[in-house]
Amino acid sequence: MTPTRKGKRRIVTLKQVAELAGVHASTVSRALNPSTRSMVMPAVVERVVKAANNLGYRPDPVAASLRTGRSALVGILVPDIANTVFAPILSGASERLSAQGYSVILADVGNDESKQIDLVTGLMARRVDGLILATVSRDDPLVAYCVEQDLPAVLVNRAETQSRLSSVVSDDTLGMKMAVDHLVELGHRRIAHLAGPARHSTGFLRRRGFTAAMTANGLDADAAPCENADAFARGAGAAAMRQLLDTSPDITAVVAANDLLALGAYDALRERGISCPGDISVIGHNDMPLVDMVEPALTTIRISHREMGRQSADLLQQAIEQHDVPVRTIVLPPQLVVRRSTAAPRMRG
Amino acid sequence: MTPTRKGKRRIVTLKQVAELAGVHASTVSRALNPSTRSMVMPAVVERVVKAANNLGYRPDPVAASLRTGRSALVGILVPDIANTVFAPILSGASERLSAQGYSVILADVGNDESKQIDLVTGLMARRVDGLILATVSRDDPLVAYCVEQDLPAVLVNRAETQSRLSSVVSDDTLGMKMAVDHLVELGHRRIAHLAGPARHSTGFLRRRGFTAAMTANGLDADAAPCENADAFARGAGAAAMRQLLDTSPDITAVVAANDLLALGAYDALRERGISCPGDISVIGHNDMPLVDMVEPALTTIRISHREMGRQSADLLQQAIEQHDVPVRTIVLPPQLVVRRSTAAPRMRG
DNA sequence: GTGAAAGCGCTAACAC
DNA sequence: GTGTTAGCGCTTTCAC
Repeated sequence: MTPTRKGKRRIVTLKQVAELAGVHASTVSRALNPSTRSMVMPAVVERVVKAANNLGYRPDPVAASLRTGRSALVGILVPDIANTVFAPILSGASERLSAQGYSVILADVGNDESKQIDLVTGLMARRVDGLILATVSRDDPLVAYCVEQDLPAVLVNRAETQSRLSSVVSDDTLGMKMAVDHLVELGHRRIAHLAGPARHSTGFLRRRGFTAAMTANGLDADAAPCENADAFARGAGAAAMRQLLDTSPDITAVVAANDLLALGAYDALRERGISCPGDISVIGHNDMPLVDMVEPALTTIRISHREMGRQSADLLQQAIEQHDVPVRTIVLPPQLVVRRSTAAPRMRG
Repeated sequence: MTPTRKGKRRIVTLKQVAELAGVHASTVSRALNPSTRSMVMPAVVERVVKAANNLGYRPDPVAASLRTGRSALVGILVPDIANTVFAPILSGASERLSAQGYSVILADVGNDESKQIDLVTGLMARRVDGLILATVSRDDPLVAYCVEQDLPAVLVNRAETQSRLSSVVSDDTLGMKMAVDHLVELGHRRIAHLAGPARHSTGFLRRRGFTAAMTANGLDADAAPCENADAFARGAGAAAMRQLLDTSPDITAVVAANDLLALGAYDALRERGISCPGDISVIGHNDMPLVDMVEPALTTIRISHREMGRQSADLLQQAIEQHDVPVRTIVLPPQLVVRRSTAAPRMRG
């Protein structure tokens, strides 16, 4: 009959508190809920609170959730927790969310993009109040799904082409401009781009930012060598860099779409005995942990992922609590961090 | 009256499926639940399943949870998601857990150890079926609390002194032996230890393992210099290493209790113009991402954190599903990874 | 301002 | 093997 698995866990219900306080259960509910507390006389509130404390009453969120349809639960979808870019985002978001009274259901999506919608359906069944999506591609059916289902959701780190949901991203255009400007100031002219996957906004926008920055510096962007990596991964970066070296051996600098790609480029350079920054300068993007310790210490564009996480949590809270908040895109400014992987180009005979 | 926030989300209930299938709701419940399906005639099951599919029925986990006391939810407590050690643990655990049908509630505890019990109380209110704890200290009140509350829980990465809960850890003793043996083989005799916080099993056990390994190699363990870092962090490692260099300038090698500490040691060495491995060899522990790229590439003891995560999920599943599983400790074997930070000691005048 | 009553969607005795 | 019934613990109309 009793569904509790173990004898030890006693559950104190509203009704018991009500009895002790000498009021009806519904009054207890009102007295204990901050947003309805004003309906109850202060003296009664006090009596109820005291009774609740005496009994060690803990409201049952499951029962409340069944009744209200809300859950104080937020789902966060990440493509890969082990990726050092997403961990700080998650950390920032969960910090802020728990301060706001939400718990986090974490879903590590992996590469199973097809399963994402099912996953979200499952989260909706659990009555999550909203979603933070760090997984979306530039044109992701998941976004349409959330909009359609009227499920509050915000994007973080990546954005989609149509802005149907609020998002928090870094200013990729500005970041690339900082990177290219830095190299041009050092004297570079033959600058290549190691691009990331174009299906993600980060890959796409950084590539476009690279082109724009080259043009702005009076360089022929169309002629600039560019190689696409299939993934934001070290191996993919190495492969793309090898291609680049085969095709355009005369480059003096390369702007990578992220740090992992840059590190892959290091691998390719090392294989061929090409020195960095002596022969070729390399610049990354993200400033992930430890890139200051690699050899040579990586010059890169710093993004505050943790802050992105925090802001996405704030945005989501608004989307949940107010009904019609307009879509907003928060663009965080990146920062150039100069280390040892960039230097003036070597004079050529 | 209706508690659903938005008009769009239609909820299909058991009752509706029952009507369409021409049976009672409880029959639908039985037919759809694998573990009670056998009570229902195959023909009826089929009819019910078809009706459910037609209607797009999704069982409501919240309602089920209220009734059963279970939730298919597992809480994972980590001290710091952004720490590259815990991300793969989380990744491995969540991978396995979601395959088993559980969702993960992630709690980033931070340093608020005092808040842990409250946090767990909150998770219990949400009816989590069990907990994976990556946070515990060697003598953690949280363990007693879980045992007392009869809440299934397993420890991962760290263990407690009394083994009241199952755990998955790396063989720290063996790991330290591998480290010391490696250095001794290279010819080192004056080996120091950069110890981690003794309140965590990793710090404590690795220190003890260091001592044991020194003794096993015929070296005077008591005389071996040892400095405690307050935290497993790069800054703390640097500070401890400076101490070590002040106190015992004649050491030729240092065994760090983890990679972050070893990297901190690099910082201290660099400050003083001491070369690694030329003057002093350094060995880490964990083999976290990118330590192969630092300069010099770090020799370390590899631990498969992802595998630890997976196994902890398996252990937890057993603890949840069977009532009286004995406490088990799974000890994973580490692996020596030799890179460039260790070398034969320089000859001394 | 407070009590009464209904019911969120499901499962598990208990009948038959 | 299936229907009936009774809640799980809470919130929120609706009365007064």
